[in-house]
This record gives sequence, structure tokens and C-alpha cells, in this order.
Amino acid sequence: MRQKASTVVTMADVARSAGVSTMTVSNVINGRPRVGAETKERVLAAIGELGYQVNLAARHLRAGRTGVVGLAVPELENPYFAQLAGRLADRFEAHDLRVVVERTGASREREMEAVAFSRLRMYDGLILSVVDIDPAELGQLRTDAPVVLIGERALPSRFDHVMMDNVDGARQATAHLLATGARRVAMLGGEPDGAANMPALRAEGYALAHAEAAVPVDPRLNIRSSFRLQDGYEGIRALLDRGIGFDAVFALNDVVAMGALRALADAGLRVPADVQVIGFDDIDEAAYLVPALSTVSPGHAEMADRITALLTAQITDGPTGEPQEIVVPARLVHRATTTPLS
Amino acid sequence: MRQKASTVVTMADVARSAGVSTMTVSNVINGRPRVGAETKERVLAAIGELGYQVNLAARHLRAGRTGVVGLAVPELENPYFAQLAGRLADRFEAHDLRVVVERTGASREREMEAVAFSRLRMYDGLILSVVDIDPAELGQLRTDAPVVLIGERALPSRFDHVMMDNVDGARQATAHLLATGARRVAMLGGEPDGAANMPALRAEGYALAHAEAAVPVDPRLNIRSSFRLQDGYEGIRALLDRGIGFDAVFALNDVVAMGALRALADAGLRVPADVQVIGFDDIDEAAYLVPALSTVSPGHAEMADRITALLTAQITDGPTGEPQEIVVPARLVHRATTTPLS
DNA sequence: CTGAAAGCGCTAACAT
DNA sequence: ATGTTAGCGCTTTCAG
Repeated sequence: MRQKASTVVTMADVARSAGVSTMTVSNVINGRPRVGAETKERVLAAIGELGYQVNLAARHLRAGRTGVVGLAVPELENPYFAQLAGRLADRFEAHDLRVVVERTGASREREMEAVAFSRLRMYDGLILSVVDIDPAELGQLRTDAPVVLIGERALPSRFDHVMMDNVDGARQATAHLLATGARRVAMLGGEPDGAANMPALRAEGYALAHAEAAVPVDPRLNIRSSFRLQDGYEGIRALLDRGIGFDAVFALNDVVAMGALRALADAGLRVPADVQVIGFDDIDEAAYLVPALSTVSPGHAEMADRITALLTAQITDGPTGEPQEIVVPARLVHRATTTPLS
Repeated sequence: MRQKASTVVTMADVARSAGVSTMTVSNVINGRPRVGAETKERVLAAIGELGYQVNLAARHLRAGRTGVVGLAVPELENPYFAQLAGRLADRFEAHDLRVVVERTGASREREMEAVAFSRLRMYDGLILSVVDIDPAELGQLRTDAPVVLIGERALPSRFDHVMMDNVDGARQATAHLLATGARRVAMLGGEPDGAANMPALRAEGYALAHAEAAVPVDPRLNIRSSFRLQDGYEGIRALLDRGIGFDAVFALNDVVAMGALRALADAGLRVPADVQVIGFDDIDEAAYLVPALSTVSPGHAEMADRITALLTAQITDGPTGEPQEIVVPARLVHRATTTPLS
């Protein structure tokens, strides 16, 4: 399993071939000024001939930085994360930092912690979407590497942390449903494991709105599942098959809302006349569904701006004093799957 | 802008604190067998106390490998790529390789080449989705690092290359439309720059089907644009506004098809009764749209399997002799936006 | 303008 | 069972 060391061209090879020192080669490659024009050409020629490429591992070891920030998300396929990744990539590009995305595999907190933190040193900074992590685990991590957490509710931690207002967003969404006459609001998506994770928070907002409107919650309307399209579809089908009536659906994210819309259409139910539907996340697709999906916008731009600002600050200035904790407000987006207020 | 070297804990620090050599620390960390139980504990304790974390840059420099494979795609937000990334991550995990995804920014071939190849050495292997790259540029690259190209038509290159059958998929899709009575098939999406890029190939299949069916093509039905939802929407709107009649839409990908579906619905046109619609890519969302989108499936599983096999082979066995060129067949998926064949 | 020396943090190979 | 030596490929001093 050995590498064929002979095929790897090093800087020393180039230097030898061009009859200069490695230092001069280094200078040419990095476009440093004080190199003779003719020398430069000789070096460039040698590089071309030998097909030399810098060894970034060595460069990084030396430089102590990599120029890349990692973004660790539970899953790549979820449009929310894919779109977040795009927005962050845009912003970090402006700071000459490249974003690379990796997957943690969600709920499995072990894996997440392991992956994300063992690799910390590969990155100048890490943006970690915490899904289900135990605050205690976070607490034991010894590192002053630049890290920004995104996702859940306030965590006791020494890391900067930006979150969307899950509870309030869910409250607003549910309240709108209730205010426009719904009395039996199904809640769809999210695993039923306690914890302060995202589904739990959105569920909290759902409960809150019911309490405020003094509308009782029927626990049978609580359909928990994973967050795929299929889960949204099957959740609604299950409700229908079991004959459990409902006049609105609060989907814990837009993806399951999409699945729900489909199930409703298949059942011949009209949206929003028979059943209102509202999602969460405001993914790009929401506006283009038929009918267009009402949803909760978690403030995409502000979120991305905050994350970028926080992380770049840490990277350039080193560990900051107090960890910041930023809550980006959520906003209802009314489209065609809900009935307007009055 | 100096790093605070004092806060970085190295293996030597741990060794000193535990009263052993760095080698012993290394052995403990890597779980190598021949370490005394009591020594091990001392080391572990020191690690915990100091909050030591391995420096992966150094490890990689030493090991000559990183355990990560890069996936460079034009854009993260496109569900096709997001879903591809997920499938690849699954498969590479089985080989103890982690996939990290980065964005090349599509069409700008310079950037793409630059990004993808300058970083080659960071990865044990690279999967590069070539969008618009000039074969000549690829040709000049000197490297025998493991690379698998995905995307377009056959390229003269020394890299393994797996592609979907763009032309045939498009031909099948268009042929179905024509066979079920459509005579004016709008083609939607894709920049109109010549080249052997994806849009051009799918356009070729479109033309081919028309030729085979002896149906003339009205160039005004060719609406080229970018590949966002909005572009699909606006493309159809433009056709409608200009009063250019059409009875079917071949969308160059599912995302623009989604936009088109929405525009059609807004205009009160029934799908497929008034206008048939077919997309390309078979993204997960397609099956859940209302109505469910007929599309061309590019053989997702086979594609991912092939890519994984090719790249892992290169990584473990070194440069192979002949570069492989694999075309994964495309298959029509009939759902609700097209009328069935007779 | 160019070069020599030293060392980033780690681990394979060889002592002990 | 543990330590010593050497060096991965690069770049930062500091000398020419």
C-alpha cells in the first residue's frame, strides 16, 4: 500500500532542475516581489515541465492556517442546509476564505462531535450546526479554535452561537392558523426525543400558541417522524387513514410540508379551503410550490451575515472575551397555503 | 496578526507533562498496543488537562494522505448536486473516507480549474463535476492524483470519467412528448453558450427527437436561461406573454421544471391536459410536486456506485492504465405531468 | 536578488 | 514497554 514516492514532485526537485534554491522557487510560486525576471522564468519552466504542485499539507503545517472554514451540517440533502451553505460560501469568499461542507449525520451526537472537533485543526474556523448535541459534551471541549454554533436554543457554552427563533417562529405560525379559524392543527415532522433540539423547540411554539388561544391540543394530531419528503406524505396519510380530523397542518419544516401538500392533493383536499398548511424554513422551493407554501422565514440573510461576522472576527482577532449569543427573529411569510387574516 | 503560539498545545507539551516521550503520546493517541496501562493513563490525563488535539496538518504531512475525498460541484443549492453529495458520502463512509463538498461556481472555468486542482493535494482523491471546462485546460493538468470527472460528454482526457447519458435522456423525454401528440415543445433552461456542456447536450437530444419524429422546431420555443426556480418561472411567463403557443415543456432540469409548473398553474393552464411537462435529473422533490413531475432519471445509484468504485480503486492501487469512461444510461420516469403513451 | 539553516508537529524505524 | 533519530515539504528568519 505504499505511495510511489518517485512520482511526487517536490519543491526541491524544481529547485534542482532550475538550478536555484527551494527558497527561490517558493518566492516565485507565492508571487513574492524580489525575484529576477530571468530566474523566475527558469523556475516557471521547471514547474511546468515537472508538473509540480504545492503540497498543501506542508504549507499548512508551516503557516498554521489553511484558508478554509468548515461547515458541518447534519445532512447535505436538506435544502435548508444546502442553501445556507451557498449563502455562507458567498460571504466567506469576500474574506478570501473557502467554505467546505461536511456531513455529520444528524442525531448521532457521538459521530457529530467526533467528526466536527477532531477535524477542527484542518480548518481556520468551524461552523457547526448542532442538532442534538448534549451541552455537556460541548462543555468539555478544550479548544480555542474559532467556532460558531448554529441551530438550537441557548446552550451553556463558551462558543459564539447564532440561532433562529424556533419557538417564536412556530408560535407565530400556529397562532396564525388558530386566528384564521383552525381548531385542529396537526403538527408534522421531528423525532419525538425530548431534548432541546429543533423539533422540540418548534413543538414548544406550537403548544404556546394553543395555550395563548386557549385551544386544546389533541395529542393524536402530533405526527412525529423524520424530516424527509416521504415522512410528510406518510404522516398526513396516516392521519387520513385513521380518520383523525384536522383543519390545518403545521409542518416542522418545509420539506415535510411539501410531502404533506402532496398527500392532501392526493386525498382531494383543497388547500387552504379544507386544510391550511404552513411550513418552516422558507427554502427557495416554498415560493414555487403549487400552491405556494406559507412558511416561517428564519431570516436567512441576517443569519448568514451574523455567522460570517462572528467567525471572521474570531479568526482574525483570536478568542474573543464573551461568547456572543444571537437570536435572529423569525418572520411569517404568507403565501397561498394559508388563509389571510380577516 | 500572529497566532498566540502559547495557546496551542502540542504533543511535546503532553509528553513533557506526562513525563514520557512524544512517541508514547503518539502511541496512546493512535491506540497502538504496546503501551503500559499506567503510562497510558498518565498520558490520557495530561491530554485531558491540557486540552490537547492532534494537528492534522502535521499528521497529513507525515502520512502522505488525508482520509478525505473532495467533491467539487458547481453549486451547493442545486438539489441534484446536494443529493449526489449525500449518496457519495454514504458510499465513501464505507471505505473510511470522508467526503467534503466545495463549490466551484459553475461556468467560470478558470475558477473551477484553479480551485479544484490547486487543492488536489488536500485530498486523497477528487470528484470534479465539470460544467463548462475546456478539454484543453484539463489536458494540461499535470497530476496523477486520483481524480474522477463527472458530468458532460466524452472528453479527451486522462481522467476516469462517468457521465449520465444527457443526449439520450433528452431524446427519450422529447420523443415521449412528441409521441403523445405534442407538436410545439418548449425547451427551457440552460445558457446558450455553445460548447459541449450539459445544456448543449440535452438540447441535442431535444433536436434529435424532433428530427426522428419529423417535427420541425420553432426556435422561439427555445428559452434559455440559468437554472434557478425563478428562471423556469420567468421562461414560461415570457412565452405566455409573447403569445407563443406551446403544448409541452421539456425543462433541462427539474428545478426549472418546478418553476415552469408554477407559471403554468398561475396562468390557469392544466398539466398535462393543456401542456405536458417533463424535467431532467429526477431529484427527490420531483415525485412530491403537485402534479408529480415526470422526468429523466440519470441512474443515481449506478452513478454513485461507479464514481466510488473508480476513485477508491485509484486511491488504493495508484494510477490505473487506461482511463475509464462510463456512460450511465438514462431512464424515463413517467409521473403525472405527462400523458401516458396511448 | 538569492541562499542556508532551522523548524512547524507528527510518526516510521530503529534502538534500548 | 518506552525513547531517539530522522525527516515529511514547506516557509520564516537571517546572511550573503
